[in-house]
Amino acid sequence: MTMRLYNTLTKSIENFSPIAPDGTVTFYSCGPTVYDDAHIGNFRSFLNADILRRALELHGFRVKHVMNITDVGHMTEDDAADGGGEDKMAVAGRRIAEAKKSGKLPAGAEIDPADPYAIASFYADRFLEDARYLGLQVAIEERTHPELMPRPTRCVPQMIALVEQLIERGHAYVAKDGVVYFSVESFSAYGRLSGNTLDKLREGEGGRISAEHQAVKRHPADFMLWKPDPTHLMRWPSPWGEGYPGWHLECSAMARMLLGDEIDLHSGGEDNIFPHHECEVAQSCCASGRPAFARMWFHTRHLQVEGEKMSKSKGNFFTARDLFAKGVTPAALRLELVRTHYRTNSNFTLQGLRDCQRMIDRWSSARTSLAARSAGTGAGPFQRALIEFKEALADDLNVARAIAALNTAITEDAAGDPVAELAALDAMNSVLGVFERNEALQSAAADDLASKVEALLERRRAARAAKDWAESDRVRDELTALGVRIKDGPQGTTWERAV
RNA sequence: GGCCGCGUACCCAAGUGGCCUAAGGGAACGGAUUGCAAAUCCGUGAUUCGUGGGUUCAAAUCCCACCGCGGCCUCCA
Repeated sequence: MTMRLYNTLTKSIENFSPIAPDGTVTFYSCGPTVYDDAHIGNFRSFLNADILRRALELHGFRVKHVMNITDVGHMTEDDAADGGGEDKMAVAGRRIAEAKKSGKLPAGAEIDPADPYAIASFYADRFLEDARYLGLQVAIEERTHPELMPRPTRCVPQMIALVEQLIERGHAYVAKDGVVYFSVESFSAYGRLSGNTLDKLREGEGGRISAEHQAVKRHPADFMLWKPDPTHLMRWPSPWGEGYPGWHLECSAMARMLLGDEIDLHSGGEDNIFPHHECEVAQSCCASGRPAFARMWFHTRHLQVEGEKMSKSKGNFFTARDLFAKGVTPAALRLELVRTHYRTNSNFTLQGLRDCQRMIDRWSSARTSLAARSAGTGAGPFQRALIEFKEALADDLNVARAIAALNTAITEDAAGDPVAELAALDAMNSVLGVFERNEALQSAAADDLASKVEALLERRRAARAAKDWAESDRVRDELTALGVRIKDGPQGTTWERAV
């Protein structure tokens, strides 16, 4: 079955086939910046890349997936485009220093707010932790293959080499202010990915560039490759003076270093299309002399929350950890973030999270009864569903249709060879990745709640044994007030935190 | 100003020219079950696809206009 995917570069759905004759897929994903915890919008993009990778594996490809962790301190302000503004790492440092003062620093965070490397590694570790809970395969592999999640601060020599090559080939120049810029006019395909061709770009429309820097450039759209700056928090020696690399440069250098000059797939959020990915294409193609860098570009649209743009000021801003702390299972969050087609805006809701939890619980109990079944031969509902499931994923990663196929199998009567049926269900889960992470995370607060709940449940058991229904109901109300939902079953009472 | 995407039931969401009097999930409602609930199981839901035109034998699907929402135009998933 051929995988078909939408390619931002050609604005059309194309058949996917890897460059390598052995079928190994090279896949680069733009990962997080680590000045702060990743939010659920970030994770929608990362998890969609993960679903793509797992879907390719289900279709028999071997995938070499690389995702960077950007740990260089880039700039915050409007004129950041040209290296001004404030270093984000410095902002993060201040935030940590303030948290330290007010005693709000997360447990175990003994970090020096003045050390940008310590800040970056603090947030990188937290990212990896969240990502592994959510089943981001590349983060799981990173434990044994750290090179799959490269850090720009460790790849500066490769970036310098790339800049040197671009200068040599006439695609970059050192301006009067000493900054190395990429010359967009030297690359005729500039603008092909985003549609922002040079004649259509309106200088300064985004309101983020300064006249002072524009003056020294050959073309207003020229972008920075290396900025000499002896005062920057993180800086490295280079032929152009001590300074730091441009933001687009990192991905080009690391993709080349780990995957080669031409790769099969490249993913990111929709906001990466311009300028980040456009600039990557320019750098990579001009450095390699090849017409293409990534064959296919995969972009995930943004996530909204309860119908609105997610923002801290609206109070609808969530990180993965925020939700885990509320008792949300990683499985439910994962499913909620990937169930909507990656090319439409998704609407994250708490109700949606509950819907997902219910679906996962139904699938889990279907798996339990399937595992207990012994009789039957031939194809049953799950084996049939797997065919539709794979077809749906091959159709530009139609996860919603794939989920519907699984749901249909759940409601059909059990039939078929139980071993093959179980294998089919597990194959579907190899993409959805929910069974192995369907438990709320442990924490001191959760343990405390658990002991309280157990004590109340014991009291309720005693009351029910004595047929003291008033007392039993009173205890149940108390449990509800604690945010706990109980389930009475033949095996006794179980409970979970209501989300 | 330019480029790009979206608008389907109370909510989430698939479907992009005939198999659509529109998949799947949730909520709600009815039934089974329960001390009563919750959970679970069974059943019920749009003659209609933002609005108005048009093309076609045939439109949620194509075209035009309008309304609404979102992304980018050098921080951003």
